[in-house]
Amino acid sequence: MSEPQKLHLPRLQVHAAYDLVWRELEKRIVDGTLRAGDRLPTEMELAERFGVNRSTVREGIRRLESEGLVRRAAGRRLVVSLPGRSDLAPRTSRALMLHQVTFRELWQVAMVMEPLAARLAADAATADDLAAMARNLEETEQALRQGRSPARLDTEFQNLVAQSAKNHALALSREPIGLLLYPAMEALVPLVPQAGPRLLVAHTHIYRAIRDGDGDTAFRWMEKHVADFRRGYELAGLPLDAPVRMPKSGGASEE
Amino acid sequence: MSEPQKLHLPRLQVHAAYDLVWRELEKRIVDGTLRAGDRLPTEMELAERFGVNRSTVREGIRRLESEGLVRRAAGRRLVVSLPGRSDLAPRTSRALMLHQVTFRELWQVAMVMEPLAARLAADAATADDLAAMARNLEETEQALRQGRSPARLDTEFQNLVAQSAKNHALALSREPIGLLLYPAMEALVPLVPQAGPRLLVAHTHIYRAIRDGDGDTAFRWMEKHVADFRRGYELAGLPLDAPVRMPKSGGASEE
DNA sequence: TTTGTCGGTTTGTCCGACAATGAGGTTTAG
DNA sequence: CTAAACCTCATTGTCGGACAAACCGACAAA
Repeated sequence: MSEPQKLHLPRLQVHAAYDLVWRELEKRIVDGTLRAGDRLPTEMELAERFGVNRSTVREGIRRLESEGLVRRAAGRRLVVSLPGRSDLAPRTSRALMLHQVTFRELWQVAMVMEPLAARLAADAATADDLAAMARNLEETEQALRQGRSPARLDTEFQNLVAQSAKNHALALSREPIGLLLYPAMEALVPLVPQAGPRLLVAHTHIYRAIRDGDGDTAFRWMEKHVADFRRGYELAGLPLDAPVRMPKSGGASEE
Repeated sequence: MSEPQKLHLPRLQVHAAYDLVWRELEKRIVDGTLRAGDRLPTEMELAERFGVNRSTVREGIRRLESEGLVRRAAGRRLVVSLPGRSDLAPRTSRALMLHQVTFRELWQVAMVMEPLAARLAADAATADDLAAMARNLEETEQALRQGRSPARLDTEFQNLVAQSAKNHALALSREPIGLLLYPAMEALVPLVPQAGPRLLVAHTHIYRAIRDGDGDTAFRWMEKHVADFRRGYELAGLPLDAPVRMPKSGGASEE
């Protein structure tokens, strides 16, 4: 008697009503039926339309909120929204942290992304972008003169470069990494005295290359800068392969 | 009488009780008090502990669900979980699509990320990784011989390389982009007959370089491969700067 | 060992009530 | 005429309670 053939059945997916509400609304938002800025129909309208209780609708809506597909602008009425970096980047950072991502892992990715950002910025930066970078340079110089940490300004400069690159995919991919690298910069700067002046030099070259539309130079200087960052981390005796910690809130976040 | 000084007060952030439930539970999960795999306390327990109604607890829990911080393993009881790629990557893809990301934007980032993945894979790939890649090569060869599209296999190969890189940050950053590039490959392959054989050649070289621990060669071949992808796209007369569309579900997703 | 049954617990859904909040319209005062 | 004050009503937030459905674990029977 041979063994009976194993019958592999997928687990039955029975969806709660609140999940069905969520999915239906999600679909309407994604397919454009409900557009960004539109008010979501009222809970009672949705309850009637879906043939469920208002509580069930509310539960479905709560799921949409966490996805950034609805949000409150002013007042209490929810409006449809498009999830963006502010929804996704902190979540991604947090997921990386929970999975114990290391400085080395983050740095490896930054080492290819930041130079790309610099190169793209050389082609795409607007006058406003350049002005913001110039301002950041001034502030960095001032912070250094006054013996203050340039860590926040460094992160801000990187963010400004990335914004100037005008590439959605890049912006979304790099921001979580930037968020997680900020505490590293903060930790390193007091331990490595030459870090501050070196970063100002690098920023200045990067800024000038971007201003002049010189993508190659911007790329090269950004590469040097990110490589320096790692060297500084090592010089500071900080652990490349230990899990990074989450930035304290308000630290490096944009917006 | 001079005008009274304008008093700029930030808008008061009054959080609904369900938001407070959500935040508190989120905090407990992030700080490790509630650990992955643990059952979430029952709704009634939480209601008692937080001093709110059970409905309010449920609404807070719904927010956690969308974040992947709780999920259902088997049965109805929720367990604590760590959000991973399967939570974040489709969301990120979708956000990019909603923001009308273009092939060019995606390709620019892939052009730096995929070669990085290949280089890292050359150091980090396990025997299982290599076996999976080898299997994919065989299947690709077969698909080409039978006149079938290798698009899915191409995406799978890229995914295998990225997994072999053993870098959390890279995995999370690149997957959304891979998801969105899959329809491009699918569209291109029937229009450019040499695309199939060329990708098999590239994959073979990449695979061998990774197997032999030759990071530079892996990097270079992956660069060529991704550059080829764009050339193919252009040859096919597909629009670099039009927004990409979402892959049909089941297409390119892992897991 | 496997299947069936039972009891208890938990989750899902519904209903209804009331308070708080915000938006829009109207009235009043300068 | 305009801005501020006031009012009304609709909507959201929260609560309590009820009941059905689903699940789990324990135990007995085959």
